[in-house]
Amino acid sequence: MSKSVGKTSTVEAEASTKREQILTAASRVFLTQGYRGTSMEMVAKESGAGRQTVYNQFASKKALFDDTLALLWEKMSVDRIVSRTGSDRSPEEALLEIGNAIADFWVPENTVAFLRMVIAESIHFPELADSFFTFGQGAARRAVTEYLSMLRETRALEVLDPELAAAQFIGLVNEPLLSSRVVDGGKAPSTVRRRRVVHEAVRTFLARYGTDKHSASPRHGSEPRR
Amino acid sequence: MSKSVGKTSTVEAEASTKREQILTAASRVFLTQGYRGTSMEMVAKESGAGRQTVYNQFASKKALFDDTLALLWEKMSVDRIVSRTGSDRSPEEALLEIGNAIADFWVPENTVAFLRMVIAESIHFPELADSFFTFGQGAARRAVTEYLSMLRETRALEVLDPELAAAQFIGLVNEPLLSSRVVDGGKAPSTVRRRRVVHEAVRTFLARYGTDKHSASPRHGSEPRR
DNA sequence: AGAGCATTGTACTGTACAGTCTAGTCCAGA
DNA sequence: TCTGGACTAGACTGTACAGTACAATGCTCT
Repeated sequence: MSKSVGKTSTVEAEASTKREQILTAASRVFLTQGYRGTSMEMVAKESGAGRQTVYNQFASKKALFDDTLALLWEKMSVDRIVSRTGSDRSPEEALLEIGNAIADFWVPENTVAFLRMVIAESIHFPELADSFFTFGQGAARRAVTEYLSMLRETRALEVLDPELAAAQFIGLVNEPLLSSRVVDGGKAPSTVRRRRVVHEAVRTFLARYGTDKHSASPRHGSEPRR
Repeated sequence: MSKSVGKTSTVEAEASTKREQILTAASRVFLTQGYRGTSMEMVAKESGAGRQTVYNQFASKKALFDDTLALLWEKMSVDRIVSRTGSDRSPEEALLEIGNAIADFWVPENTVAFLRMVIAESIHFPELADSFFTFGQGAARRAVTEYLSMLRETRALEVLDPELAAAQFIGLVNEPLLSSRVVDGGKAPSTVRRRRVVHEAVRTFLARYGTDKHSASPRHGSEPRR
């Protein structure tokens, strides 16, 4: 509030604001314990602040939760996936890039924990699920759909139903990499593994939808270097 | 306990045992509200029984939860998916059957609610996630993997990595049908939609892994009848 | 040093809930 | 009609927690 160089301003380095300390602590606790499993006491302890300070910064538990989600959401940015769809490369290269963006998106443990939490709390906070679907999953799907539609019009691919094809492509990438991590607490796949899965996803996808037979080698050509 | 025709035995028809009444009520409440969101009071109300009776039948809330899960689990039976993998039909027909079994598995609202709940409670009850992964998702994946391995050995398909291919196939089916339902509360897809998605999944899969070019029609052949 | 403000710990209120206890009710079978 | 066992309702205990009130303790800037 203080207009000039507020009290806690060590040039805002390191520990940043108390508020942010609390927020990052809250994100840790909420992500591991869920909404109902988290008490204000726990957040206070985790952040090193007093419980009263937490209430000083956030009107209620729900308010803290909302702001925490906003912070997490901000850090994720689906944009990295969406932006890859504008490229002017060959379909194969572009799909590799999009696929890698999708695969990399889920690498940080927090991202998976976030998904888990969205699913868990979607019953009690439907708007959370809505926004996730609209801006997350849905956005990615729409971007891929649009990209495929474009490729259809330029006859670069033979896609009859771009929406379904987009879902297929995402499924080819996500199912091998993600599904076990959501339900079980599996470890994030290595870079090599991710690259390989994406490579295979693109190969399979193009085997079906490619016009010029991209799958250059009739048998099983270029494995990505192990 | 009573050796002969116990008291509540209207030939055990209709309302069945009090215990079962409570269990089915509990499954409704747990599935919609989650573990922490469910109180013994709610279960009692929902089942029409007194709270004390609930405690009479189940030692604790956790015990009730476990038994409820066992009941739900029993009703689901992944066997329907696994058993389809033994067929002696052509790969195309077999894959269609397996794919349809997977797609149909998720039709009942309860199945999706169950998955949602497993994800939600997996933090607090890791053994729940474990058993789900082992006997549910994992079992299906293993069955498909084995089937593909077999096809590889008989040279019916050109599958280098049956495990990855199995995950791909499941992803081709599940992502278009399931992912939006888990996070959002979307409605179950129609039979027509399911058949179509599975058909497309098989087409894509075989375009990549088929030996004789199954995708008989070079362009886009047999659409399933709309 | 002193004023002002954020921070903090502690205590308090109200609520929700698991789990127990008890007294009363209903029903079957003798 | 009597007896025994299950069912029910209500009161009660103990705990956990959201949210508030308040008094004490710093820190910063002047």
